[in-house]
Amino acid sequence: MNTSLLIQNIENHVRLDAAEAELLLSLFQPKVLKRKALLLRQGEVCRSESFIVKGCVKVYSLDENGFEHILMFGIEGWWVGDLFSFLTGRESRYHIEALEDTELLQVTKPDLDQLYEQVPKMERFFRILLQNAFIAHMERIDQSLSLDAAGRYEQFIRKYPAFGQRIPQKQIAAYLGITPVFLSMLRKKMTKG
Amino acid sequence: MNTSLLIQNIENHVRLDAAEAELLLSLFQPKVLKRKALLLRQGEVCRSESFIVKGCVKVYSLDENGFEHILMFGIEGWWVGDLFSFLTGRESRYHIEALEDTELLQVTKPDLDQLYEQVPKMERFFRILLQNAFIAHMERIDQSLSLDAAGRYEQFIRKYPAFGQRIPQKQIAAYLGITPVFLSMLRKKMTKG
DNA sequence: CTGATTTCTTCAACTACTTTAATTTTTTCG
DNA sequence: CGAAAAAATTAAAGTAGTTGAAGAAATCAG
Repeated sequence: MNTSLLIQNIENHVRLDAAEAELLLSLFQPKVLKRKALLLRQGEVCRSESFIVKGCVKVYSLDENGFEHILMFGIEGWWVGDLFSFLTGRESRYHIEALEDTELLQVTKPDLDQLYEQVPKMERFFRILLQNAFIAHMERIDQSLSLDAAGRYEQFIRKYPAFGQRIPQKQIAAYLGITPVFLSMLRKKMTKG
Repeated sequence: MNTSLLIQNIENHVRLDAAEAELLLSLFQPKVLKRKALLLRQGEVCRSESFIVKGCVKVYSLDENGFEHILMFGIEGWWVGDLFSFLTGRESRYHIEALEDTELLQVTKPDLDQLYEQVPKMERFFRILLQNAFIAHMERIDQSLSLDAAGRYEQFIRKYPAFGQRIPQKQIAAYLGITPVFLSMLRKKMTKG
């Protein structure tokens, strides 16, 4: 598995020497998921945080009518997991599923704690990760209050152009909080206008 | 100003001895806000995190049409601020305004950093605070995707019963993402049903 | 490659929510 | 307290988004 993407990703925020990088990689386990396989199930505890080396996943909840509501997508170079469940050890409310065949590098909580001990600057890295997730969620709440469906779709495409190509519209609709039918209508209007 | 509420709040998560409590209080500055006064303005950097001793505030954005979208409320015993701006030193996207005459205890970033040095377990406390905020936001996104306006209102009242009594309906509507007119209709239906 | 499955599109009828505007009720603050 | 301002209610007309159903297009798995 291509581990250099993980190192690169971390080095966007903190610098690692060769020994640190080696130790770090020794604490991450590769994992492969077939399309449609589950990485996490509602009610389980999320034992690892996963770095996506290749592929694509969705984090979602299921309501009582069986409808999916997508909280986030992840592709190469993103981190995925239920941070809440991972940090507190409590049951997750969410499912995580591969949308494509996916390769991950996973770190468990004990191994991450060991990493913090031996490479303290990694605390900084994960703090930044948490901050960024927090900010992204705050923006999303703001947008869900400020924008109509067309505006939210436009922002989504602008912010994540790669996703538009790659993720089925049905899933994008479940992220935006609208029906696939309505998204199809919006897209038609946009190409016309 | 009543500082014991702050100590109590912190002791819900970490235990402080007398000396630590004293040091801690020495780093917090009291601040009083008249109703309608601003604690933070969009475009400013959020220099302090504030603990609410008494009163009530709202955190909101203004869209291009001048409509308010409320991201959170805070009352006695809550922390308020723009954590993103506070942590990164970048401009805030939000306004914070007092809904009632309000008393705060504020800590600046340098003073908080000093506190971390001298009372390391305070890092734990603020990490828990960040985690809780993160979880709350995640749940809110999930609800905005899963529930209609009636469901969101019901959940809001269940989760924050105190707010229902205290905060004008207009503001609650701006939090739920609906118009005050529609909220009024929902309430009428609920008392009937 | 092929049949089976999933996804996308289109349409028409429907519902949740908004807008505007007028009236009443509550709150504010001098 | 009392005048003025802000908030809440009601009703009617309008719009954004849903639902269900059916066919076309794309994708998947053997």
